Amino acid sequence: MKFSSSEENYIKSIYTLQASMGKVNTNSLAEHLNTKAASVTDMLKKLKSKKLLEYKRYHGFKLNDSGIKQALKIIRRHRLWEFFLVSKLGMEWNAVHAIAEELEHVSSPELIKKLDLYLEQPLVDPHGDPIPNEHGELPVLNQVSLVEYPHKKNGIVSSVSNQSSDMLQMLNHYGIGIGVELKVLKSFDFDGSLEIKVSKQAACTISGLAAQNIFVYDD
Amino acid sequence: MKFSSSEENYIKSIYTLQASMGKVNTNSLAEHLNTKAASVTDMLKKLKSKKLLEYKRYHGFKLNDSGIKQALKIIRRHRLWEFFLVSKLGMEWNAVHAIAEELEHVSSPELIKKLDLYLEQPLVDPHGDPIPNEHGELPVLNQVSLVEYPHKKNGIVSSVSNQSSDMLQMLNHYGIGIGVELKVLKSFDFDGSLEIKVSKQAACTISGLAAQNIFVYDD
DNA sequence: TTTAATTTTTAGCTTTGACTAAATTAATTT
DNA sequence: AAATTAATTTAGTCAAAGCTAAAAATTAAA
Repeated sequence: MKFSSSEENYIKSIYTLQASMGKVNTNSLAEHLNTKAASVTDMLKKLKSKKLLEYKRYHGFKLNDSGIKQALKIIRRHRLWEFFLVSKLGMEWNAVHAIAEELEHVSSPELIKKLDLYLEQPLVDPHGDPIPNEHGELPVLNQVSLVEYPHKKNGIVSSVSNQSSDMLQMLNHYGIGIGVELKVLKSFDFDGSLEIKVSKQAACTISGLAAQNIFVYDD
Repeated sequence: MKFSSSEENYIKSIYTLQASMGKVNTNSLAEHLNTKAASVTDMLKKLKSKKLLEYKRYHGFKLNDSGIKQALKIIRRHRLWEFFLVSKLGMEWNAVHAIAEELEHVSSPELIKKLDLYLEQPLVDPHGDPIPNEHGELPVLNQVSLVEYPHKKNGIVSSVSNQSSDMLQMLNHYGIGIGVELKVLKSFDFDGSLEIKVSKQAACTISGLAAQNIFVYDD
């Protein structure tokens, strides 16, 4: 079944919200999509009629299996394009989201299959988010926020949850990026800041806020 | 100025038609776009109000300089994507048009600039059609149909005007593709067929119809 | 040059997706 | 338990882009 760009954006947003909140409500979806609650209600009816949604009026909603499958397809397209834009075209990872937002709606299965092979079947996008495979399965990443990571243990940066350009700038300054090895040397309870060692560089200190947004997995 | 996908499709079609016919009329544009004359009239009004079109009702129309500039931007995007799909993803050149038709509407100047550099600034797309540069200038290709090409002179295949899969299949069989060297050995006035030699292969014969669709330039 | 045929435009209707304002249902307080 | 507040839905509009059918303008033919 084919979906309009608008429908796809709703599906994607619902997926994201229900991943963290279980069930989704009208207002939060409206906010997430930068639209109004009334518009959301309209679209919910349509998605329900297309059998993507469990929805009883006034009582929240969530994607059913079919909806989730579709969401993962869209997310797969989005993240593959992000990977392409960064790894092949050399764009900054904070600039690619908006463009991938458009590219993700180009729905040719053949295109996506070939793109995936061309990129050598990446598991994560440039922000470290997992890329669903062609069967809609997400690779399991056992990543932990730097804040919770044991001291003196080598970890690999797997993702960064804040994608602002301010964050990017700071990470660049510290030499931190997806795939980079680092370890925590010390933590300061006073303000949550951490002393860390990034690959072979001299030790440095990052704020608690920064640490919360950096995720690593075991080396 | 930003344009909708629909507006862009109209602009592109008008450009194509006016390139061969000077002025365009409502019915031929409707046919070209697979739509109805009434819809065309509506869009013409809109494009006129956006100052892309010279249009007096009942008397045909054509793009003005501003419209032509916009058309070339869209064509540039389309052909760069076609080049990408064939040269990087390894798709067949008869399959890429439909996909490029969607990709061409993703309008990020940064994306197109980077894509162009990544592809090493190609001059022609996989069908041999010239790619406008970033200033909207078309590279001049002095290509001639094989039918008119002098005998015994080495030529390089520059484009193929029929993009059907039947044509592709036949060309593959003869080892003919964009960039391939060949020469005409003999022509038969009876049916217009040509005996040709493709690179270092043994001589073979192609029909007049095939020859009309193959374009070459001097080696 | 009047009539006939063709082309183009207008008028009015449809769908998609969004919006505002009003009404309804649910949740919270008192 | 009634009243207030908050969330959600309905009703009615709007713009984009398409369509059909009818009207108008142009072109061709008699």
